[in-house]
Amino acid sequence: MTSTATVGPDAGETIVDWYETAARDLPWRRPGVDAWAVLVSEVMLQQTPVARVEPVWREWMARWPTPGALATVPPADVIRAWGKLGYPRRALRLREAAVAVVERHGGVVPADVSALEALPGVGTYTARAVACFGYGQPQPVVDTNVRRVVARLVHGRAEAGNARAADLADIAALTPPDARRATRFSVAAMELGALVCVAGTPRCGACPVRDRCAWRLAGCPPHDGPPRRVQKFAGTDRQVRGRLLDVLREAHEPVDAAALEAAWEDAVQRGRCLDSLLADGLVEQTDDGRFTLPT
DNA sequence: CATTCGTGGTC
DNA sequence: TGACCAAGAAT
Repeated sequence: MTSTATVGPDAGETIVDWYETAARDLPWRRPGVDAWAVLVSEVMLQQTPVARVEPVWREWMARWPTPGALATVPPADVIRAWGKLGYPRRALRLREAAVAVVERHGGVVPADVSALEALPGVGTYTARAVACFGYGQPQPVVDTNVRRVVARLVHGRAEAGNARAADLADIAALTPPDARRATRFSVAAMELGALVCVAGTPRCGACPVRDRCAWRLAGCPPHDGPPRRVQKFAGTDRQVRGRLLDVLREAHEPVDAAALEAAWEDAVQRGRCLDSLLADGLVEQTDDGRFTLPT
């Protein structure tokens, strides 16, 4: 027997070395950036490209440099400052997380993964990202980029499936044993997926572990499973909600129902979406029946 | 476990 | 032009 080319921690070491030379200089990765700043960046980055997050993150950190600063701000200010990043419930939850940090943790973002996961808007990924990037803990961090890297490098598949509990074990098997390197590896694996092992056409020529990649060794087989269907947007409630909120972000005093009619023709869908925005706490109704961002 | 939740850039 | 996609969480 010659060798069973099982991909292991040596691949992780190689990816860390690659990261040291290839990493982007992102503002939330700079030295001195605290866990609060990391938390804000991570929530903004949920399903949102880096280029769009950068300017908004800078503005937020200047305005609200601590959880305590954000916790006292009315939701309307937070929703407006969120701008058009999308999924504005994230803005609301981030503010609620700030309140929780003040109430439960004395204004200091907790370093414990369980305590982080208990914060509004913070799930498995974000909790570990804050513990790892914000506090330097050697936590496994699995996002969509990492799942794609593991799918190809380890499992020889073109695409990652849905997130599973086993993802954490998969990435742990690649992680360098040294704690400092393990911490670096968590960012490095994400960066590899973001820059090289991308969803579209991967740049295998630039990949530091291309000679060990199970997918390449198998001849880059195409994705076999059912094609994951892309989300529609035009005509959906998401678009309508976006339109309605857009009107309210621009208006600096409550608007009447007539002003919202311009946002979307279909009265049934418009009404349903307005109700859902009210239910989400993204919109508030005044005593005289007009609508506004929550004060 | 599948859906829902924004927005805009890219190929 | 339009499908595809971008550091997920909540339900």
